[in-house]
Amino acid sequence: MAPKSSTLQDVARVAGVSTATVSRTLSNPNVVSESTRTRVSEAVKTTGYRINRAARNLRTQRAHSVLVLLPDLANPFFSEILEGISRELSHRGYSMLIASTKQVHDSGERLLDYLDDARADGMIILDGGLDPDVVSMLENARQTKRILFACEWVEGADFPTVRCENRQGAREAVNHLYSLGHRKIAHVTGPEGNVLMHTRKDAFVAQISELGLELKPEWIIAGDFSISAGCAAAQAWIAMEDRSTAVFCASDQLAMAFIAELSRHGFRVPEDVSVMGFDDIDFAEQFIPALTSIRQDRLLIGETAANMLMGRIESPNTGGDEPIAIIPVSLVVRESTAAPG
Amino acid sequence: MAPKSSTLQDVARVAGVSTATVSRTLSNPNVVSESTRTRVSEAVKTTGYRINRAARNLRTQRAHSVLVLLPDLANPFFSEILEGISRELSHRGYSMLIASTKQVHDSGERLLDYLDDARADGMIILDGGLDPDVVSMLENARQTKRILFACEWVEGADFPTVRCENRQGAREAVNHLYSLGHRKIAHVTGPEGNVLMHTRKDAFVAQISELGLELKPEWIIAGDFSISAGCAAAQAWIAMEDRSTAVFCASDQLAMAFIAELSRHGFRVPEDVSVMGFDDIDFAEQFIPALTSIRQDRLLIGETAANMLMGRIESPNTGGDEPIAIIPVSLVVRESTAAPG
DNA sequence: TGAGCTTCTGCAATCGATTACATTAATTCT
DNA sequence: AGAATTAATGTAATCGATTGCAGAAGCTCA
Repeated sequence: MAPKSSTLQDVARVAGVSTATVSRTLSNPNVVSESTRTRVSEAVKTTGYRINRAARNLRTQRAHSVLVLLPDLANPFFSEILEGISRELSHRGYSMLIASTKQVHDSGERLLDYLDDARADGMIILDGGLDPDVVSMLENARQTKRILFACEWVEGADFPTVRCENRQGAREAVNHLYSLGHRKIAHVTGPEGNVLMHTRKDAFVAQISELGLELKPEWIIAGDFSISAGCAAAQAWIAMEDRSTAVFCASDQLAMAFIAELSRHGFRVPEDVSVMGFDDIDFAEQFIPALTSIRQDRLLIGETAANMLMGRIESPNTGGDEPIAIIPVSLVVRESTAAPG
Repeated sequence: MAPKSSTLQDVARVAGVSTATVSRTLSNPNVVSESTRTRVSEAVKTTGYRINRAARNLRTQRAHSVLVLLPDLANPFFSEILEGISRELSHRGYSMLIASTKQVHDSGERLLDYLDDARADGMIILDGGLDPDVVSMLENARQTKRILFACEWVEGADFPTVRCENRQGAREAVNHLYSLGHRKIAHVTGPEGNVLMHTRKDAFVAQISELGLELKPEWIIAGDFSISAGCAAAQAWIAMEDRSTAVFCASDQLAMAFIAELSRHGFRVPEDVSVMGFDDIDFAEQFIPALTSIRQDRLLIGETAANMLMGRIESPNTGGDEPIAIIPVSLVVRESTAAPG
């Protein structure tokens, strides 16, 4: 059978020192003498020693891992954020645990258990649509300092947050369409109750009015981030009395589904109507027509979130920490928008 | 500050029993008497006890978590597999760690450390393109039993594997195109050296010849699973002396990029050429034209992999375990394929 | 009645690393 | 030279749950 892997004791024996010295050599090399340092290093090599994290975690009361909580694992929007988080975490020797809110809820698992049972040192939540009950549990938890929201957030609750410039993005979208010559601009919103939906919609409305444009009520189409909502929105657009010449969708997925449905009904984008999205997911570039969108740097969002959380975990008392990071967005112009016909 | 969370000791004190009894009540309730069982349960409730996993992990020599290794976190193909894995793991009280091979390699982290340092009980690898050095390290590891490949695998190395019926899928693709009336069928392959690429290509060639069809060398277009490869393949197709009337691409992403590039050059799908993919990713349905594809049940792949691994972790000596699971595929016909013009 | 079982519970060692405190050796200072 | 300081290492307690072993209590049966 497999020989047990070696422990600090083994290394200590081989090097002829105490376990304390070995431990120190590993975690704080400059407090031991040059000679023991090399002796220990050699012993580590010959024994093939690997630290036992369970033991370390128990002793140090740290899990050296972070939980990332998604609304839905199967949604590609999040993967790049994960990449960013993971990159930053692994730099610092942390691992990344993943769970989806849906699942956690279904299995009756308590979210806080991750923190309470020493499985994770902190959590990054990518879901602003958490149950209010859950949110208030989080707020009252002992570990509030170690919870952070990214991308989405919960209005009213004050957790530190990393988010992109949603307002700015929506305004740029409107400006882009305006500068192409559009004066009748519609908006397909995200899901009711979602913070991003509200932020983007409000900014959209504000910018429309700032430009002095008309905004018919039917030009605000209620949707959500799903594919089917995009199809429904397209039908709503088709049924309009007075159709807008441009449509700003609250997400790329929505925009693509919107365009797809339109095309099934014989409309062409951008000839018949300009359509743009939000997010700039990988696929936007590949879509036909290539999608004009507002780009979120998802890698950066992930990295920033991880960074911020680690800071709070590793030095919990550094007070003046800015609890909000805002990541800039940028307009990416492609083929789905053009001057009105 | 935060009151420390309570421990077994606290529960024991409140219930008036020893820690041993509490522990037993929790893990093996039927060995303790009814009366103490209820007493302990109450004490658990009043103290708000949560088990400390670090302590349990140390004592039991289990991490109660599994590492999933991806080639690339930002690739949406994998998300649904993750969902499947995660679902199965959380049922059993395990957590899911995620890392990408790229990252692990970049950061000089040893892959086996996850197993050696008691961070994970096993790993599911979704990347068949691992460095041969790494693979042989894995083969010689103490923990070989706890490593499993899913989707992709490494030719020659014998790790347990979960994969889909790649050969069958490729044959069905050819048959589908054949039954539509196509006689000149091309194939855009995956990346050189990739097992999926070879398996699918070989099956494609075999089925073509079984049907007695001609296969010009230029009809095998070397690609990889990237978007740019799809574009390049489209240019190759356009440049062909004798163009095929149908193209079977080794992945959906490839097929979509292929179609996109074609459309930029004025070709229409399926009017000018039928195109199909492999995988049936979420977006295939939404693409224009909606993509005909070979569907892999990625959720099932994930669940199966997790199940198999857990079995091997929890009862390492159950010998006769079938070390390969094959997940069926199915043809999904949509709009991107039609009878030749 | 008391030997032999069963059932339930407690004692205490254990997993492997960290770290406060004590100890020893070496160096500096007056 | 002897006191005081510094540097390097060792001793042993500790983190919190699990579990082999043993003891106590209750039962059965001859």
